[in-house]
Amino acid sequence: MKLQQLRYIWEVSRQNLSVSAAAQHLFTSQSGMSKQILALEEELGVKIFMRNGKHLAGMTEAGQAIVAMAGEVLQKTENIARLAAEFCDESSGSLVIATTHTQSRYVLPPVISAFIGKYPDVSLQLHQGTPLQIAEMAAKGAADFAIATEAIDKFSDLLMMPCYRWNRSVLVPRGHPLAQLEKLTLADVAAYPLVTYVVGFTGRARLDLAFSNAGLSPRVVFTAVDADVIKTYVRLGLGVGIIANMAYDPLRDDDLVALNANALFDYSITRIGFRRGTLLRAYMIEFMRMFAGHQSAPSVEQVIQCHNQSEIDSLFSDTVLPELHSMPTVTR
Amino acid sequence: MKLQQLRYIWEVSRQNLSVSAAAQHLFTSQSGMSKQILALEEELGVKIFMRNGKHLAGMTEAGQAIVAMAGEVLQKTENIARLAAEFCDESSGSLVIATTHTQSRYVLPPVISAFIGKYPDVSLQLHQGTPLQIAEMAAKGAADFAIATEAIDKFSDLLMMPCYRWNRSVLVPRGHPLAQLEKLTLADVAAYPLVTYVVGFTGRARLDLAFSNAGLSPRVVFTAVDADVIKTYVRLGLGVGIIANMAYDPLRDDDLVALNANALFDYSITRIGFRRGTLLRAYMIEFMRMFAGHQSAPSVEQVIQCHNQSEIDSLFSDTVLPELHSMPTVTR
DNA sequence: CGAAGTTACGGATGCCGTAATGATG
DNA sequence: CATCATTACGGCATCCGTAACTTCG
Repeated sequence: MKLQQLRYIWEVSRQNLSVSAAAQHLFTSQSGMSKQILALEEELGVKIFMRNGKHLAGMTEAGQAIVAMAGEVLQKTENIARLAAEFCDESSGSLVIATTHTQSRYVLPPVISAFIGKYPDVSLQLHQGTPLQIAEMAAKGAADFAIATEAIDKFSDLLMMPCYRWNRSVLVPRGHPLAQLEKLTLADVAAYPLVTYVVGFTGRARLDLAFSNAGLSPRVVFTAVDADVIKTYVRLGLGVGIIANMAYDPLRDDDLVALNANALFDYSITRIGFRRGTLLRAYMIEFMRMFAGHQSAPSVEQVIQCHNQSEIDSLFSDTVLPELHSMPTVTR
Repeated sequence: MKLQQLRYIWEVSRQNLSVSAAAQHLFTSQSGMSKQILALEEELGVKIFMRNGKHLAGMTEAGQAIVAMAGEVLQKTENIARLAAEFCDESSGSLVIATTHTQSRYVLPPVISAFIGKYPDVSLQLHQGTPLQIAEMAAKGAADFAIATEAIDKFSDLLMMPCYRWNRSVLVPRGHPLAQLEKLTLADVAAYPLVTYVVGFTGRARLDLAFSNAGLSPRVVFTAVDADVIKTYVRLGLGVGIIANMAYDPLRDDDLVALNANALFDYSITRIGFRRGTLLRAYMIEFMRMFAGHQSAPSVEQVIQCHNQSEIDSLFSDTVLPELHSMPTVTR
């Protein structure tokens, strides 16, 4: 049994049972992979893949179990490499963060700015995608961290630490009737066409829930993944915007009025997730600490010692997460 | 990074940092190992072993962490092989049990008899040793199970399931004054020279404790690891024997009288332990079930899903373990 | 001087990749 | 007929093991 063989079957199972695709991803030949896979099956005495003539048609029961364990082995070898890198030079390495537009545009800038100030030798990559893509990247090891508000709990391979809570603002052009109201209600808002986030993004689920609980079904005329786009359409008068508080920039958006809507919607919680079982390098832990920002709450050290999500959840059961209001400004 | 390299550093660290010894155990050459270890250190960019000129003089901090993780990797590859074997032929394989004389002579025979009746194709090995050796064998993967009453909790790598409790008999020749007493006390026993187990064996600790708690310090004239030997010396009149209840065979030992001493000593608990993280094959689980014999108690399935000892302990906190009395007889 | 680890070098195994083959939809 | 996995085969890297070397106790 060789590590490459495990890598091969792991990648094949990831690529929907395509040896060709797997070979491309691993920069090798189909032939070589095929041979090694056969050799492994021979050594173990068990077929891992079911074959229809010369096409892979599925995985045997044994194969599923073997591939799952192969994944763990590969993860641990990865951990060994990280461990070595950590002892070799603890301040250099790479950090891959997968996140949504909202985070990278409105929340991460000051964090990242501080991080690269502290770790100038860590090369930083920021990947954007849908919450589902993000979670998958982290779960598969393509990213070190997933940061998102939604859908991040779809992958049981991920451990997630709650970081902060936030709520929404109703965004209207100056002089809009809603801006004159003393107290905003859901019904007031629902009377106008809405412009907000795409389903599955940035707490959209909570937003829909609030309206439906109130028996309202507002007309959503436009959705985007991205508060900047939403603002643009609010400026065009297309409708009333509902965006995350931290996406409102008092300086740049002074032509718009942000009406605090904390009373109308439940808070959403943004979490940072990492793959269960991966070894986190020191600078990664420091990044979590910088991003979380809740000093008084359970420490990051406590979190990374947890082995399943419920332990983390119970750690935070009594914690009131810090709230993110308007857009933070970049320091230094 | 290759699995063999991990195997090499793992074995070297096991063999007290001797490459030569490790090479012998792995049936290869020192030269080859040395080279591979150097290559691994080169690849990882970290020295694993500290060297004094040309002698290995210790492990670096990084090395300790790396070797520990290498052990986990190797264990998981072992699990893959087991998994495959399980799907290939679930009723054949091997089962290595490390245990003490008391277990193999007085407790295991009926269990093993039943086991080989059910799994004739499983090759069975029984290793005997001191409780410490036993625990180490299981912890290092040289044995699948450790069965013992003492010292088995010295290794944190082992998970132990309590199986049964037992107590002691005072063994005297027919006609001995102690046999005439209506009610036996510790003081009565302590008045005679004692013949019993060696320290560290078969609940000897509890035995000493009972006497010292009573303020007694009996004269132990002879100790053995082995109730058969103890009986022999009792027959010689060397002293009064104290042995485990199940070591008394009413048929063969009818020249001796076993005085039940359950009231004098605390119960000891015999446990079966296996290495944390190892995959147990179906017949191994069945063996545990057969050995444990407590049907009503937490199931073996529950136990093997536990990841640390405290979980197991809390599973059994309310359980009254079955008691082993006199020597069981082999059926069929 | 003996024991132990590292370096040198020859041999063989094994892995990889191109090309050909067989099978599938 | 196009795609894909498997087989055939040649080249090359790697790994192993014997032997010489070096260093430490």
